[in-house]
Amino acid sequence: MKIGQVSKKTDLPVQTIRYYETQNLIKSAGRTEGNFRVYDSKVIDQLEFIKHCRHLDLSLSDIKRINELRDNPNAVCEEVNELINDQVKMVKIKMKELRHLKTQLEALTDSCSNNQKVGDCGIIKSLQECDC
Amino acid sequence: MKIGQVSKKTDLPVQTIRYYETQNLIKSAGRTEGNFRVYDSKVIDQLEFIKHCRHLDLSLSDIKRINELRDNPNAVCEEVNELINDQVKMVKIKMKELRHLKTQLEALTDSCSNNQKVGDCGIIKSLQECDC
DNA sequence: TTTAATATCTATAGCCACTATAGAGTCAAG
DNA sequence: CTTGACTCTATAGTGGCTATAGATATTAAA
Repeated sequence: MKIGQVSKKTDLPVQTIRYYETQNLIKSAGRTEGNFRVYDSKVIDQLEFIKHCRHLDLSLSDIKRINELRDNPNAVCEEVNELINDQVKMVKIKMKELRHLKTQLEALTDSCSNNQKVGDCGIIKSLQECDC
Repeated sequence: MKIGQVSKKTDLPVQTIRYYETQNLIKSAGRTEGNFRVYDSKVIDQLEFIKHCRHLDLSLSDIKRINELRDNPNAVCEEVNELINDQVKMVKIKMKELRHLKTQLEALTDSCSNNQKVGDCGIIKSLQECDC
């Protein structure tokens, strides 16, 4: 199987698959005479795994670490658990930030009374004042 | 006033101030004989304005646009309002994504029953299955 | 006055996870 | 035998900084 076919099956851009190779997340089975990458079907599962992890916003280095642990089934599960918990923490922090952001932005839009002229715009006035 | 003093007053790294200059968000009033940037006090307000906007996660190009409109007080307010509304929309989308993420990640941690061994780890098993 | 410390300068590279481009080579169908 | 689709490598760009190296400038202490 060549890279284009892998791309179609996984719905990942060809470039991305090559990029994952440079990051040592996957390996091709070898090359053709013409230097084209050849893959066996195993890579589809690997890429789907990566996709799933990326969907959870795990970093490529986290994914790499999880892969290393997967290859070593006697390893202790704790590290994977910590990794996911850290991710949950990060997501919670980001959500909190966004909630704050939303509040501030909505206050801004409320301060625009459609005055038409920028010189009278409540938004710009508000941006000039500091409420941090 | 030299850049170090501006940095202290605004609590922005010197590098960042220079970076904002390369992006045409601010200008120095000129240079000393020794080629050091010189600023007048106006720049403090400008940087505080930028800080405030960045705090709202507005992009530097958005900030630049707002500045252009500010310099032209007869411009129509609508564009600023749209810009902020778009930002609110983006924030809402991101929040939605994060809520989804959080749900999935928390389901994952629940599936780790502290089995100790990676080979039995519910998290890794779950990551292998696709529930998209 | 010398010297040492501090501040500033430019230019460049790194971060992350891709994405896009250029230019060259490979391969299959008509 | 040519056309077009595919693949290859290498490189640059994205955003908003941050960090570094190496040079120059200024200030304070000895």
